Amino acid sequence: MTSRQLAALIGVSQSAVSRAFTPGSSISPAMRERILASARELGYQPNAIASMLSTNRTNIIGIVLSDMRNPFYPGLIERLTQGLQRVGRQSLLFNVTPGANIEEQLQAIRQYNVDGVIVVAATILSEKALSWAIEGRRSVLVNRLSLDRNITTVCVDNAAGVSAIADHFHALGRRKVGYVAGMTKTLIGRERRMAFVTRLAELGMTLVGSAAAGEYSYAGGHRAAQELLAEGSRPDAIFFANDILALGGMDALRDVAGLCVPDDVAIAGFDDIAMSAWPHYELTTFAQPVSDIVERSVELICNAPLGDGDARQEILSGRLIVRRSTVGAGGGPVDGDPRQSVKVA
Amino acid sequence: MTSRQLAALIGVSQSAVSRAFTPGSSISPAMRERILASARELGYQPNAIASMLSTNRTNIIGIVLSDMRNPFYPGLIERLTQGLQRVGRQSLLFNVTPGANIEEQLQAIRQYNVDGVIVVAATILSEKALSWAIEGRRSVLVNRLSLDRNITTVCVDNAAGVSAIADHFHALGRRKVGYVAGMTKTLIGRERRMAFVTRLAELGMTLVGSAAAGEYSYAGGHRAAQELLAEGSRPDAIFFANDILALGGMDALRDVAGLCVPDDVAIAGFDDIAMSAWPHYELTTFAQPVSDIVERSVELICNAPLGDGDARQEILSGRLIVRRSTVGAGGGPVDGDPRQSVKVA
DNA sequence: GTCCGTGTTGAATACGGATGCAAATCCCGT
DNA sequence: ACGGGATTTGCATCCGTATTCAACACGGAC
Repeated sequence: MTSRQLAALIGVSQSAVSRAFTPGSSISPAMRERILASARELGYQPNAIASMLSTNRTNIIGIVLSDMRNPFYPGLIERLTQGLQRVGRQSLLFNVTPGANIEEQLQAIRQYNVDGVIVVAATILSEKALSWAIEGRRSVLVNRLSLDRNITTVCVDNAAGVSAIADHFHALGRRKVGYVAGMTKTLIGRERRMAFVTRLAELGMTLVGSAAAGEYSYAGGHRAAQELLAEGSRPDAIFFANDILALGGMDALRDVAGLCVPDDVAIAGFDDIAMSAWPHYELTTFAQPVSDIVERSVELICNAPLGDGDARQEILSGRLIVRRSTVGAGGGPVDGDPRQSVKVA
Repeated sequence: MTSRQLAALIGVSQSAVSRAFTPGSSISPAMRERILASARELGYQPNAIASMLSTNRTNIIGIVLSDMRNPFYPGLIERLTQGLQRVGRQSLLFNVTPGANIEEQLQAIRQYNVDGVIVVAATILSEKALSWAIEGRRSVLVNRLSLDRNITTVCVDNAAGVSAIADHFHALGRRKVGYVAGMTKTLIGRERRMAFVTRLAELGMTLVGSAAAGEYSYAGGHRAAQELLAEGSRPDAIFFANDILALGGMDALRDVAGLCVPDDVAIAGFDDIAMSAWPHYELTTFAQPVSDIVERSVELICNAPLGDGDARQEILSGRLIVRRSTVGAGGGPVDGDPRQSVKVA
């Protein structure tokens, strides 16, 4: 059923039908109501494809992602798509895989004329491939930095987060700290590492060892934690670049190295994924403000101006979640509630 | 840049440009090569929207999902979208949330003219809302059953899976079995429960207790496991309707009830999510054949005939993964490799 | 009654590519 | 050189909606 057919059936023009479905268009309330009623009755719905062709707007936002196995992302994606649906947008998923030709995978972004692109692929994508793909359309990089100041980014305050962890270790009296990185090549990986090391120095603590997992995964953390110990360093606290690494690392430290957490070694992560709260882990971590991230991303992808030079870098504040992986049971500021949270500007 | 502009620039007709990009169309290799070369040079790409309008095909598959928090789904979605991309389709995500009006949320499926719909929302969606949404287009229900024999489904062999678990418990000498359901209202929930109970009876074992979590989540499993014990029953083996329930349940049994797994109680789940292999859990489970599910779903959503009465119900075979949550360390058929796997037809 | 402004309506056309059909070209045999 | 079939090309039209523009209706002011 097309708008023309419906129009013919009820004796109005096709324009009228189109206007009935277009908010703010020039049509009398009576006419609109009559048309909408008939449409409901006869099962007419505007064809979105034709509408896209006319208006050059698709109401589709491309979501580029690469790392669905890090449990932080599914939750983020879910809330992003819901946030977009809430404002009448749909989400077209682009799953970028490392092996194949990235540009070819992103070609569809351009062909499908998506209105905007939200990139949550922290890894993999080169800046070059990225800027080619999003050329000429709105874009938001989530949890990823860019050297290009013309690109809008939404990101937790990494420096504040890792500093909060360092401060927390310091407050606990730990002085010999280890660091486990994920991917050392990404900007965000470097930023976290750099900020952490800087803060350690300010506090007069030593970085007694570090390792790189190479990927953000449980297995990577498991491996890297052992490497860290094999170096000979015996840290009394280890900060993992994110939670999934920390969980793998914690299991390695306990099961393989036979250490006690947090007595022998305190452990902290970053992100606050669901599993970090599980009783076996109770991981102290720096929580990403997922709601804020989603809200700002949706807002920016829909309403940001498209001109040059007005890109924004939004830094959102997270929150330190203290759990037993650093303070143990009963030992420390934890009383009834096993979890304490500190907002960090 | 449009096909007409490109055509004008290189002195051919718009039709020629269109044909150059349409495989199998009537055009000489020389002409095609010339056009494609110029297109590459001048940066022309066909506008997919216009193409959709002409051909009435979008190459977009809608993916309806509701339960991104069960870790089984992110992996499935990821592989589904990749599988679809591999055959030139894109994935439009529809995240159905329980609260709001379902039909309204699914309206976009119809307006966007997706070529097909893959439903991986085991929960929530009523049959009625579903059949309205997918009316007239190809659809595949993944991991979800339907009473309507005209709907194509792709599903692991639930009966074989739960029977394998029951048999495994039996072989271990366990006789007092508990069952923790997820959502009891879903068809798949009922099927698993029924098949499990039936098999127990055949083996002469007793179902000493059962509980329903109400949702497929860690917290639900944690709660339901305690309810099961509070009933007064003391099972020596518990089967959880899926892995995430089992993980929550296992932690509850250990931490809250102080039981030893598997000595006091053996535990098994269903799905084989990544975390089930983690050393703290080592959960015996029935693994879903994710690759097969993806492969069959992609195949069916692309090539299945659209007529009536030729819907298929594909039942794929899974695999029992035996880990320490049932056989313990060293005690049982597990030797060097902590994991043993048994294919189940 | 006339005039003008405001608010509605319909006819016509644009959006960019696909395709049926007719015209043009090619290739080959004679 | 010519005819005939096969292949290639271009023209015209269509897909379904949005939007411009002109036409029209209505109401109030003079």
